[in-house]
Amino acid sequence: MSHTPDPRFRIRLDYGDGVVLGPGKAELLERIAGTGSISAAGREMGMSYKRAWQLVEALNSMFRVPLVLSSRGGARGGGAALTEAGEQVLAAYRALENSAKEASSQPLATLRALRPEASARK
Amino acid sequence: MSHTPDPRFRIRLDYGDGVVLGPGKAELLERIAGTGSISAAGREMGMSYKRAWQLVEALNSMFRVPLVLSSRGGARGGGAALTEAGEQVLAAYRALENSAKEASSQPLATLRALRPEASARK
DNA sequence: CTGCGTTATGTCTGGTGGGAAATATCGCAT
DNA sequence: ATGCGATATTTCCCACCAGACATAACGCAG
Repeated sequence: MSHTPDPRFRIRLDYGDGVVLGPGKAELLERIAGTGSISAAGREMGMSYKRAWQLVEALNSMFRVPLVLSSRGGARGGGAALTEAGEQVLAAYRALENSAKEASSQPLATLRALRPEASARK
Repeated sequence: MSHTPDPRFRIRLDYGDGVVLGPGKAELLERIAGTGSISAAGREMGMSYKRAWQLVEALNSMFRVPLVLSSRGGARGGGAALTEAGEQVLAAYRALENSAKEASSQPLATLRALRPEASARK
């Protein structure tokens, strides 16, 4: 029995100035696409609406075109959806994650041989 | 002239419980190997000795064997050096970075076509 | 046996990031 | 007209973190 189940990969693309695309924003995009709502997506991820909205704002301002379009009012109060660019960015990020993870299996095995994670009890 | 010079890759290996191996700890390991001193390495990276030491402590306790050995007193006051495991972990992380970056060039090109970074002025 | 530079560790404190909550606005349904 | 549910935005507040600072121990050089 190995105690080191699987180190999770976290890849962040860092353009300067705190402009970052990482797992959090990617998942948020995904859940917005799934729920059609910023607040619902945020709730699923256990974050406040404010934070979710701030992330969306960051996402929209870090590209030349917005990734999320939102609307107020209407039958169901409003909602949000990914633009085509949003879907493309999400897909590209996922593809990036996958190929990176695949390519890293060898060095990962080396690390695993070095026995990460002993106990880390506090 | 493209304004998007090069999104920097940041890869973190996340074992649960806040046990994380990322670019910061890797660079610290590298500089400890180079300087033979925790405080000197920390100074080079612009961090306090306390923080550098805390990172070393985290590194040492996240594997079964310590990655950094340190000694107090002596001619030059003391010092620190990487263990063999430390050098292996550092090498494995660097290899992982390299192969991941290489494998990601294609999705990265896709993203670049979507024109990241507009202005983001605050 | 004194001095020095480093490791090792604790305490205090200021800044900041994020949540909670309050408020406004929108557009359709009824 | 009125209500509803979601977006949008501000203000207040507090927990947490990181740095600054203090102190101790260490071991060799001289």
